[in-house]
Amino acid sequence: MYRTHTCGELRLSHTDKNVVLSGWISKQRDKGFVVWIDLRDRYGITQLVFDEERTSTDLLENTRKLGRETVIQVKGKVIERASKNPNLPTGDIEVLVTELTVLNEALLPPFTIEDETDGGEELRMQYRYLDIRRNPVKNNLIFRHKVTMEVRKYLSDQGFIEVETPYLIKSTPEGARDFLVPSRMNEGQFYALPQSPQTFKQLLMVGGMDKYFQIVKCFRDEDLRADRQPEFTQIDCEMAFVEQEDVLNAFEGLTKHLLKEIKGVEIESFPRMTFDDAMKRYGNDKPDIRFGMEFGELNQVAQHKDFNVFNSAELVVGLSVPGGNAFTRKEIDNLIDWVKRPQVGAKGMVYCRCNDDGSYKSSVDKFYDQDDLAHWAKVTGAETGDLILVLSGETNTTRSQLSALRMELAERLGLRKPDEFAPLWVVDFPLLELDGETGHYHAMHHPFTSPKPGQLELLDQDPGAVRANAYDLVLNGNEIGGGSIRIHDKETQAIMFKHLGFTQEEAKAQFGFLMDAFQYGAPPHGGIAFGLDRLVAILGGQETIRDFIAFPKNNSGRDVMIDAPATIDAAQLEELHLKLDLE
RNA sequence: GGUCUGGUAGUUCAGUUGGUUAGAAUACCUGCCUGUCACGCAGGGGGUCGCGGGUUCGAGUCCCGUCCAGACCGCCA
Repeated sequence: MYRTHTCGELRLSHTDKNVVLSGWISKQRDKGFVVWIDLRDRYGITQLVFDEERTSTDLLENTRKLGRETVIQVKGKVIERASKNPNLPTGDIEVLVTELTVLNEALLPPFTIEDETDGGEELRMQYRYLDIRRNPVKNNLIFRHKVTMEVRKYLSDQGFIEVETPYLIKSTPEGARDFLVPSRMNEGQFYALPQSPQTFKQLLMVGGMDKYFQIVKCFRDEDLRADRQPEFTQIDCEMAFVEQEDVLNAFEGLTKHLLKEIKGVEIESFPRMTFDDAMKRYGNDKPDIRFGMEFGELNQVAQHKDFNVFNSAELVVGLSVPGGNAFTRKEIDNLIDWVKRPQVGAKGMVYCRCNDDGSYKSSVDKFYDQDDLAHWAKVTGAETGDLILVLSGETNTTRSQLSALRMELAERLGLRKPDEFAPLWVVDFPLLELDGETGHYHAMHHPFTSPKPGQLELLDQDPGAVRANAYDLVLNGNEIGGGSIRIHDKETQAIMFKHLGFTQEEAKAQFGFLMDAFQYGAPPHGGIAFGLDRLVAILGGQETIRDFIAFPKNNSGRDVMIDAPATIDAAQLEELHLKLDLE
């Protein structure tokens, strides 16, 4: 038997018990007459003691030589400590060791296995198995497990059935790039890994499965971010015989359950906002509503006053920074430089201080008097002591620039509190989105999303104006879920494909199986998918998902631990009938 | 594909205007230490300054190229 107890278990009540413990040497403190070892496992740390009086000389001397991270097993007796450590759950006791076995020696790890490690990101990824021994990563993985279990429990209790769908499927041109897998048995043909189980869950609805969910890996061959990995996990859900309202209620229920069980946060009901409203008020379809700084549109009050920059702009829009009048000139200039960076791309920024005496001081005093500026303050909700920042230009561009500024300011002002949770439904998304490069419309959500009732006719006249039965769940400024009511009849689906630029033949070749299925009694249905990695990270108070994934990829999509992707040998290529044509 | 930041001891970093033998902390090794728990004390070893080229009497430092890492933009139905 390797152990009778774990390293996090023993208390004063175990005093005088003979125990066997196994674990890693976390730290050794050699005081000469006495040696202590912190023995660590998943459950905690227990102090082992060896001393000149009570330990044999051989054992004491051999123990001194053991290095960090050696795996050992010890037998001994639980004793009360002479000096206790209140910072440790096991701090009242220690184990007086009588027998020690080295189970496996260990090389010196390249970084310290501590909460505040000295290891950098790259090194930690390369030795991820050592990183996982550290509390922050270990606890994140346990946290993820808890969230996952709660999801399964809740959805199962609500009558959802978890069904697995295939990973080797067919490539589709719409949406993200596919990861491709060559087929050995079908020369020259490829599987694709699913970007989501979308069509399969719809077919499960046709199959009468009614309420489906799956915690499932999805794959997208696109560039990575702190919150984006090429393989990621979705909580994928679909329901039949539902309207949008039913789906929102069902998954508001799930989210509330998680917030309550995991974070102890109770939220009565989630606010809802239309896409148009979100863009107008926050310049963003996933606004963080933990803080204010809503946009105020200033066209009415700032145009036609001889300031040509504003007069020629499609949109003049500002926001009020709470307490921003305390910013120095240098800090404001720094913000102006920030919005002028290529990533944001503003040409300039106008500011207006709201002084304590009720007066205003702007960077455009030449064009605007105190009354004008008072109007600005009213529209942006600025009060004494605030700072109004104003951008102008083409509507969508300017909104997204001001939105970036709003998030940056909130970050700098500490308004994005990780222990505060503000969920929000964003609804009534546009059905189609104009692609700036090709000039074609493509589906904003996906091509199976249904338009709002009665708007099908609009598709011909003004495609961009058509709204969809599509919705996102936003949590603290992050999109954590998105879904829609789907099209469930062949005719509507055919019209959609036509508007997305598919010929009939292409539509049949790509999605014939789905349209065929719709002819055999497809029920009305809709669903949603949550990004589990993001959800877990945000519940854990972070926005980087990497440390909630056991073995993540780096920025370039590489696994630096196993060194993947890698080349394959010629025989494998030949078997797959593939030839490389490298530069 | 692009923008920005970084790459110096095992590790995390400092390194001024280009100027003697490249430093600190930590980790590691040796010795000491009668209750440590970030133990303490004394001593020691440890460097292809990412790589290649250039400027210069002289380059960790300046210039060009390149590789790697991270954040972001594009992209992510």
